[in-house]
Amino acid sequence: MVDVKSGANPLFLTDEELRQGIELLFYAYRDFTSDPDSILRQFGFGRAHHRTIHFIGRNPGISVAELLGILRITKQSLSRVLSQLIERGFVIQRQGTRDRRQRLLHLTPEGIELEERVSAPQRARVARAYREAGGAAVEGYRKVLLGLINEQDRHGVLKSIKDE
Amino acid sequence: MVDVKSGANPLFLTDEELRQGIELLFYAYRDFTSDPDSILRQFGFGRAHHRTIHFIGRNPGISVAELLGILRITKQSLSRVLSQLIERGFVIQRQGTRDRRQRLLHLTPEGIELEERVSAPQRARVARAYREAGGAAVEGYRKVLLGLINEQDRHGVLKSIKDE
DNA sequence: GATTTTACGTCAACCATGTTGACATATATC
DNA sequence: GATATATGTCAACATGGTTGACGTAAAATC
Repeated sequence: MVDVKSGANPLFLTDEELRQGIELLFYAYRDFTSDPDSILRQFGFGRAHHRTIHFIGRNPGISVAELLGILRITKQSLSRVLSQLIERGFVIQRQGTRDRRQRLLHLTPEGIELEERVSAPQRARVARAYREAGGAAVEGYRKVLLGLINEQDRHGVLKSIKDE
Repeated sequence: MVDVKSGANPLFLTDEELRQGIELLFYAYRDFTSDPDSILRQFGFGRAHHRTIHFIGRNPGISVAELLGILRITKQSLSRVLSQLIERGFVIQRQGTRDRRQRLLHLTPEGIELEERVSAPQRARVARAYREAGGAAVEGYRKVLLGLINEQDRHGVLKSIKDE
């Protein structure tokens, strides 16, 4: 069905190998997303809240539109979790100075602390896997995952703090 | 916050690197899971149906309990999609011979065809990423993802057809 | 052989998180 | 001044998860 011997690299890819690559991603994502669940529940939050504070924390001052673009959800869906996070003091909005229609999002000190607590087991999982696999493997991990991402989004993943 | 210079491998892991590793997984999963959506919609199915036929296809004769263990969902949740897949002729159940309480799951020829159609863009995405990254990177990708998976599940990911 | 456990199914209520569509407001841009 | 953009909100609905209760058939145990 899938016959990929062509391409720049003479890599022989069987259907079995491709499906295994798919499954690895499924299992890793399954386990790594479940890590923060117990902590989130203590706050009455879910995974959507986690994703939101993660990306606000990584991109302080991100606009609502940019955040929607990363999460690939609608504003109505984001609104639910974002308004809760704002109401409970984990996120603040500041009116944009260059464009005052924008609501630029920031974590409060409490938001930063929450994000750190919630992501701690995830970071520990990644750290362990990285250490066990070694530097060369980590490089390959990054390279392949980056190649799996839609091309137009790749550059955005690599730069972390942006002021655009 | 995270200071990991210890361990067997002298890998210097910054918080930034760990968070980037987390984001790579998020983005890759986001894009790769969206590939089959348009085809699934033509059948009135969703991602849950896809996961179900994927794992039945990869493990012909899998029991309901085993499938639940892989998907990490409840039988009530599986029941919804599984009964639809059975009713519409993509999956069949056979009573177990060794244990006649079991319902062993198989894809029908139609189910196999559906799974192939639905997974085609995903396999193409993985094949392209693998080819572009090269064999050494693919090895690292596998190694790190395997390390991210809960230890007790790792061996199950590697063996594909099981007769247990 | 009777009892208990296991594998599976089903009903019902509910929850988290996504969607579409319509409409409102403030601000920027033409 | 007219139009476009960034954001917010209301409402209805879809998908796919949960818990809890209960039923049946078959296996396992006493």
